[in-house]
Amino acid sequence: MELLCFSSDSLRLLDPNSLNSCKSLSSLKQTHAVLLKSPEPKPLIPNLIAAYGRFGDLGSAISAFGHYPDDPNAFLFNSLIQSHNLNSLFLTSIHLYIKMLGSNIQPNQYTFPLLFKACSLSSELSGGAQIHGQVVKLGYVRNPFVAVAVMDMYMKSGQSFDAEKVFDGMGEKDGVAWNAMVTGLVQSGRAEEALEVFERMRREGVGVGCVAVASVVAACSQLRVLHQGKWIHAFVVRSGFSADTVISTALLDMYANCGDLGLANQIFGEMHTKDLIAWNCLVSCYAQYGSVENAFKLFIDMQNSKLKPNGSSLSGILPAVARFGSLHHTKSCHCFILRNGLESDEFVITALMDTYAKSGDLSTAHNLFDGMPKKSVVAWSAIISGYGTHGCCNEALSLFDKMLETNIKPNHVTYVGLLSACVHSGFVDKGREYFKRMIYEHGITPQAQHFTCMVDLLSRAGLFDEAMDLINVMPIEPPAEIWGALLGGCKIHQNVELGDTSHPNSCEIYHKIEELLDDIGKLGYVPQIKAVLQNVEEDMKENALKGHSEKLAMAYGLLRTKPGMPIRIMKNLRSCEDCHAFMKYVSKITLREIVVRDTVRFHHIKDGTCRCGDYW
DNA sequence: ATAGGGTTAG
Repeated sequence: MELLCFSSDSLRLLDPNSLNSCKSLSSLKQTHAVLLKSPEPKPLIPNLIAAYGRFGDLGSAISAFGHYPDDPNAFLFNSLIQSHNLNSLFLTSIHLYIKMLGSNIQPNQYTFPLLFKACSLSSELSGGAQIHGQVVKLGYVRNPFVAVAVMDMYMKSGQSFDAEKVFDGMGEKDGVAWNAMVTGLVQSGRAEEALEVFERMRREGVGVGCVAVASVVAACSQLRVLHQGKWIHAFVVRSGFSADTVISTALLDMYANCGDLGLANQIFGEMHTKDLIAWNCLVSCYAQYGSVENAFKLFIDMQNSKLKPNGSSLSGILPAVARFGSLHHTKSCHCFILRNGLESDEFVITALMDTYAKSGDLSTAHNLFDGMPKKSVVAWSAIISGYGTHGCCNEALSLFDKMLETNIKPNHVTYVGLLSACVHSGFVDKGREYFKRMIYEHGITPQAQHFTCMVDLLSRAGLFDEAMDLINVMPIEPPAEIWGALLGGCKIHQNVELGDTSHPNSCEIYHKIEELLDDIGKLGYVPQIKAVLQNVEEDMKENALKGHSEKLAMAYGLLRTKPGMPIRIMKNLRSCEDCHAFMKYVSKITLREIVVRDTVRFHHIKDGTCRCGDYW
């Protein structure tokens, strides 16, 4: 009976599937034990090594590899490299390759795709190029698997033009090669060219796979070309891809990015399986383009449908929290992140940091930034713009220098942060200088936001001719905001609000305001009536000023918080001069630190002065 | 026997 069992096991083991299909590490170890008793275990050792790799047990993989010290071969090395790749130990994979060459074992066509993956995922770009050279010398570029792997490595490392050369040099291009090309172009930001390659594929009758279709939809999303996106949507329906979850998700993202949240929502509603990615995508669409309330609601609906938020869910919802601007909500998200072990996700921490800065807590933002092991250009841009909006232009500029020292290349977002920092502090010369550096040193074409910053900066400084000259040379249609910036520079304040008495504590609040006005009047505060529009009756002006929302909020804050606590106020319009002066006096007499967020920046007011230096 | 392409998020 015993013997019968044994012989049937060893028969089964002739098939590598018995190793590949093990469902758990313990069943793999059992199979391993059986394998060792079989008469010819050796041919299956590579499969065993790879299987250990899949379960993350590198120790067992290595010891299985060491079982045949006299006779290593390429297959054995390939499996060991693969198991290191599977565990993200890419540098070890590359070292194993060097060891392989040192043991005089010729790599084969299976070795190279593994190595290119290791190089691209570990950013060992020079190593990748070297191995590419060896591949050419050995003639393996003619193998389509190897060629696509080289191509993919160049695409993923931002060298899309080198990838293109490899693609053009391929004799026979199969579907995977074409699809990899389209996908790579989209990921390299060459969306127009991706759409051209897609057209060529259709003309030449290359089967367009679902992967490439998803990528061209993403290309339309990047380019925000609704018309072409709709055409490809029709193609999706015609080609029978409508039920594909990945393509549907790409379509919903495309419609959202093109500004059609209705169609995005419709696609989502029609999806058969709504996976976490689809939910995340919809949440982030609403967080960016829709109402903050809807984004929060969707985030809760997602959890009600039994899906557990992951890192992407958090980086999707955080922009909504940032728009909302409440420090309380930001802290809740932070707790959620810690409770769910998402604090090592680089994207999550970047989004959280940005949200802290936008909720007024710059020091927590900076601590998070300092703690990041890898600081991407997005992280740098976020902290720079954080310092800018908090009125610390010098810090923003010196962070930019540090960023360049660490060899991170700025992008157009970084420059929006820098230029707006200059705007908030009135650094006209610096602004002009950085605008030039953006174009000539970093080769970035200025976009609407950059022009708007410059016009804002110049007109606030009274340089209206220079501002108009800039508007006249703009190669793009001036956006509406640019005229706002120009007018804003004229210091025409139009933020009159009615005195609002709907609050249940309104009597108490107005009483507090009167009390404060009384106290600060003794210190020299005079209501700045010119801050009110001209068509208001003289005697009404002073009353109108009392009802400005930040004064109401200030009084409420004083009534409801403990002495000495900082008061944070958010405002949906720009602060007026009178309120600003009021805040400065109040900070002095109450010994409070006051942080006011208006539409464009933060005011940090303490002991009678504001960090903005009265320039905003 | 082992190897190549995918959607979202700052």
